[in-house]
Amino acid sequence: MATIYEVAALAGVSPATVSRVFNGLAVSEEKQRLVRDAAARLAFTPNKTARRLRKRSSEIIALLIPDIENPFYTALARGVEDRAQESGFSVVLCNTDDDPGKELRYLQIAASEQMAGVILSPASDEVDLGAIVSLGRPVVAVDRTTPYPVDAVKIDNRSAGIAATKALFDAGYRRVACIAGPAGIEATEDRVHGWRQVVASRMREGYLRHANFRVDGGHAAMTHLLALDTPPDAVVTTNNLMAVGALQALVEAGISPETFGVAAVGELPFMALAPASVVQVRLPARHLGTTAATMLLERIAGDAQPLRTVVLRAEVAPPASPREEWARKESAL
Amino acid sequence: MATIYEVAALAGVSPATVSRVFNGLAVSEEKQRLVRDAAARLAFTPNKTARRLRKRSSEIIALLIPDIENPFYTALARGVEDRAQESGFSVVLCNTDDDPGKELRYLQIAASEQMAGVILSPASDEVDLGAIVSLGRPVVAVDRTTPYPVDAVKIDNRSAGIAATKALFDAGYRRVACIAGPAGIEATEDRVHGWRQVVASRMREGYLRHANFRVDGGHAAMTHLLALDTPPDAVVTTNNLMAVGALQALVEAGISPETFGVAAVGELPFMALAPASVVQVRLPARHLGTTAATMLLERIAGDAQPLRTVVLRAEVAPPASPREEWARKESAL
DNA sequence: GAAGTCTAAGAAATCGATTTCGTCAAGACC
DNA sequence: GGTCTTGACGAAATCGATTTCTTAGACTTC
Repeated sequence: MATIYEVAALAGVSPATVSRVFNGLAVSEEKQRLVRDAAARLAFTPNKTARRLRKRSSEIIALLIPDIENPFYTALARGVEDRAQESGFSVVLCNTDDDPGKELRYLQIAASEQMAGVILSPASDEVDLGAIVSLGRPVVAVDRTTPYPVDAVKIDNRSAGIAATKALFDAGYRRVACIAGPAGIEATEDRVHGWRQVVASRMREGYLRHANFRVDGGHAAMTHLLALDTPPDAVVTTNNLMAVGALQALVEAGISPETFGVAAVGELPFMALAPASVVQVRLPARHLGTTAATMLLERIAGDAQPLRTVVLRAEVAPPASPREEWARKESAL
Repeated sequence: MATIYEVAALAGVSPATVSRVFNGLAVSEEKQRLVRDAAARLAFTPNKTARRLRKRSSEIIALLIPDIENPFYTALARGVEDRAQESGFSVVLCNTDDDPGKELRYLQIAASEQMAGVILSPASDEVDLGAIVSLGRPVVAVDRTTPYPVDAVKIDNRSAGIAATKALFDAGYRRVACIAGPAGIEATEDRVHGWRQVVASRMREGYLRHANFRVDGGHAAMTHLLALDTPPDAVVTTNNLMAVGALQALVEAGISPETFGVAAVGELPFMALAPASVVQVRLPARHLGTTAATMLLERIAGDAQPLRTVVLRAEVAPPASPREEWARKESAL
């Protein structure tokens, strides 16, 4: 790896001039040519570490998500990445596993690596963003919120919960249960509120279950619900993976998803394989990512407007036939 | 962010001593205490950028994968991350989209960010690893291989292809087609060889289709196959997502997956939703990741043994009932 | 033509760690 | 007691860019 000094020596100019050429500062045509020739001959690439040490910032943004194996978050990551690429930024994907310890460790790394900013979906309300924020690094919360004063992009979760539940009532189901994520996460609580609002007086004791956001959690919760004296005849899950688990449990219990209503807030992964009767409330995952990235990049560029919270509306989708489903996905590419 | 100098001043020692304390070098008990107290009081965190500039290397490894939305690769990423964490390394996930341009860009970033090493699944045989390799950075190829002299972890692809095809023959299907990934990628070619070997003389012209590794590719290929004068009665796909696409096409054509044989090299994502009759050859994705990470970390630590290629055997799985399927996943956690 | 204004470009400081080199004192050895 | 090790630790160099100063010309302006 050639350095700026070697280039300078070969070009017969000072290192400062080489730096200026590569940063687009005023340098005469003549010397620019000399420098570029020398750089090309030496296959010079500026050392980003040195640059970062001096500038005290890099062109890297950290993205902290709770579960890299959940398609919702990979789609979100996609969105962030696309937007970042456009501006010449790289994205470092960090998987927190919803573990506050891992989350904290990644936040420290982001700080000590002088990353330009952070986009995160907090593992809990207790995230300590103090260090990052006081360092002046911009932070954007996505999908979930935090008590810290940072920009946020979220989904209209209550409406999403209402929409999912209503769809089941409209289809004639009456004993509609709810499988929610862990208590204490605002996004899932809001969806539960939506469910509760629709279900209201009709709600039966014990029809609400908390699970762990993953397939096994949805499976266990559904199994419990089916074992009740008066089991529900339909269920709403507050995320995509728990719906998969619930469907598994139904299949195992010999219950056809056509007779038992299932609605999910979120899009079932690889939908083509799912029973067409499942109600899905589509969440704009990718869009969430691009929006968050756009906001973060604006802050990085120095935008100082007051804090913003953008709320994206979920699109209520009727059960689609695979054919339509496929066509929709195609056009989205 | 406090610096080593401020800590030194507060502790009444030289910056060198502070550095020594944090790197476990010989320092008297007395001064160690002074330094640690001062550091704690200032909430000192060493600046990794400065450290990296001096040491000319970091504790970060780059992982380049072709498709972050494919569960096979996220599972692989998981494996890499788990192993890296254990050794105090962080993983930067880079999504190449099978685009040589993006891949090259990420490789350059890895070099200029002085990352400790690279694990990649090359987008094509034309990857230019020259720069990284000549820099002395270790590289491990995973899932796919490259002509460069680097360590590799791959799957016994031909056997996997054979197993998938055989299972269909054993189930009584005779006109077994194959949907393969893009030509020129060794992993998929090998699986096709496996298919060809079993199918042999029985093979019909036109039963081999190349597609793009994604759901839409599998869908298009399957649609073409069904439109043939003598359509096949079963199909092998060389990856997981193309199988999903193929199943979509079957459903659309009104063909039940029970009557038309489907086998996939790879595990169908969120299997519980897939028809139980689909044959899957399980690929040890996560294991691939941990193995690659282990090899890379050994190289980073200075291991200079001759190049190694580890071949992992795929496990042939009979169509499983959802119940068994679920039990298996549970126990794997 | 003298004073004032720009501009290009080199010298040198700077970012914050690590590491080499020396120094000094304590203990080992003959 | 004098020489040799050995070990702790400070001074200063180093990593490779960016960013002040500075300075020397070129160009205005009255």
